[in-house]
This record gives sequence, C-alpha cells and structure tokens, in this order.
Amino acid sequence: MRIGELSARTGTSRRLLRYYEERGLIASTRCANGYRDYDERLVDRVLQVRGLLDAGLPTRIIKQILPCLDKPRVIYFPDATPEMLATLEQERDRMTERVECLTRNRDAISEYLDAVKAYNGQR
Amino acid sequence: MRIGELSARTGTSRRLLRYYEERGLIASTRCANGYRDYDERLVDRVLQVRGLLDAGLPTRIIKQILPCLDKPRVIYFPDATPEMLATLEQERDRMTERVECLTRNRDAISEYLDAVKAYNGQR
DNA sequence: TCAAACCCTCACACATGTGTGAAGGTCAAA
DNA sequence: TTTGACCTTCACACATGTGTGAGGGTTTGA
Repeated sequence: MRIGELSARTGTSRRLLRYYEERGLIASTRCANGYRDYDERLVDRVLQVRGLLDAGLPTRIIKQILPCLDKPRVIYFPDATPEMLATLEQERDRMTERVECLTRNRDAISEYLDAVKAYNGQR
Repeated sequence: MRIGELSARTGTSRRLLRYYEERGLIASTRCANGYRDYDERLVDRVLQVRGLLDAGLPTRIIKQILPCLDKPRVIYFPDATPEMLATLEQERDRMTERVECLTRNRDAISEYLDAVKAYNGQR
C-alpha cells in the first residue's frame, strides 16, 4: 500500500511515517515511480511504534527493542551481541519501573475519582 | 533545605528544580536573602515528578494530577471542577493504555532474553 | 487535456525537557 | 578581608517528536 493508505489506517501523518522510516523503525520498498510501498504488516508495526512512543520511549530505544517484538519470534540469536543484550535488560528494567510508577499513580487517580464520585453521590 | 541539598537528595539538577517550580510542580518559600527554601516533603514530590516525566507524561498533565496524589488525601472536593474530573478520567485511561503497552512489550523483551539465555545455556 | 489527488524531498518552525554559562549577590571559614 | 561555595536570574543552545508548506513529479478520471 502507499503512504496515504498507511496513514489513514494508522491515524498517523505521512510526515511521521517518513520520520519513522528515517529513524529505522519501519521499512518500505519503492515503486518504479519513487512512491513508497508498504507491506500489510506495517499497520501493526506503526501502531506498536506509536504506543511505545506515547509510553515515553525514544525512537532510539524503540529501534533497538523492535527486533525482539516480531510476532513469529525469529530464533536467530547470533545477531544479539552481549552489549545489545545488556541494553535490552536495562531497558526491560526501565520499562518495569515505568509500569510501576504509572500504575501506582493511576491507581491513586482512580481512588481519588472514586472518592469524588462517592462524595457527590451521597449529597 | 536549600536547592543544593534538594538537588543532591533527588539526583536532579538545580536547573530542573527551578524549571519544575516554574511549571508549578513544586513550591518553595524564599529566605530573607532570596534563596529558595524547600520543605522536607519536596524530596518525595520531586522523585514522583521525575517518575511521571520519565513515564512520558508532560509537566502540563503532571501538574493537573498531582493534587490527587498527595499522601494524606485531602477530602476537599469542591475544587474539582467537572472539566478537571473529565481530564482526570481521560488521563487515567491514557495511563492504563500506556501501562498495557509497556507491559506487553516488556514481556516480549523478557521472553526474548529468556530464549537467548536458554539457547546459550544449552550450547 | 486538464484538474484533482496523490507522491517526493527539503527546510523551516515549534514545544518540551534539559544543559550550560554569564553576571552578579550571600555567606562562612581561613 | 579574601576565597570558595553557595545562591539568584537570564539567555542561548540542543535533541526530539511533530506540523506545515514550498517546489515539483505522477496518476487518474472528467
């Protein structure tokens, strides 16, 4: 599919799709006329990238972790250098911290909202 | 305490502490000589702010949700306008999405790392 | 054939979080 | 009294994600 369709199907501006490509997060082939041609699977990929970006991860990190996120897990490990594995472990731990922080604070907000609801319901 | 101590105890640059204050995330009083004076509780507050920032929330949102995050919950609801409650609910949902996205992807990384470990252990 | 709707690259612009340094005031210890 | 370690404000700078538009090619349908 071309960039317009991918843009529509992912709710992502063409500008950003080109940016993600420039950052190595998604790939495209080129038609004879120079237009980008995207694979069907890119739809999920773009959505995943956006989720991670929204969760606060920079493209630099997303690019590093994406290879381990592919659906049919590639059992091709030799490409994982020790440095890369260390980075991955570190990033996994940072993600865990984020999850905990977010969960903790979200629960506090929930409690607050519940309390307000109870207060208003009782009046 | 003065800014230097708060900086040391939170691992946050003075520059950022002033920035957080400018954004209304933390407060300080002033000594006679103009120096900022921070309350002991600011240590936790700064750490919380940093956690939320690291989790991807902008200062604008953090400022809005901080009031519901105070330890001894202030049961003083009239200040919560309907618009603010709507914002809170929306932000709570966004946080939930972030948590889910992060968890999903972190688990995938974990699986990948486990697989690599098993592969290397078996050789 | 011409207009509309695509696509391309390139570049400037903006908000946000953060670093760095200048120019200068305060305070404590030597 | 002077030095050094603090503090102040202000301003410029940078990376990152994202918007916008210029200048120009391609494709499709009226």
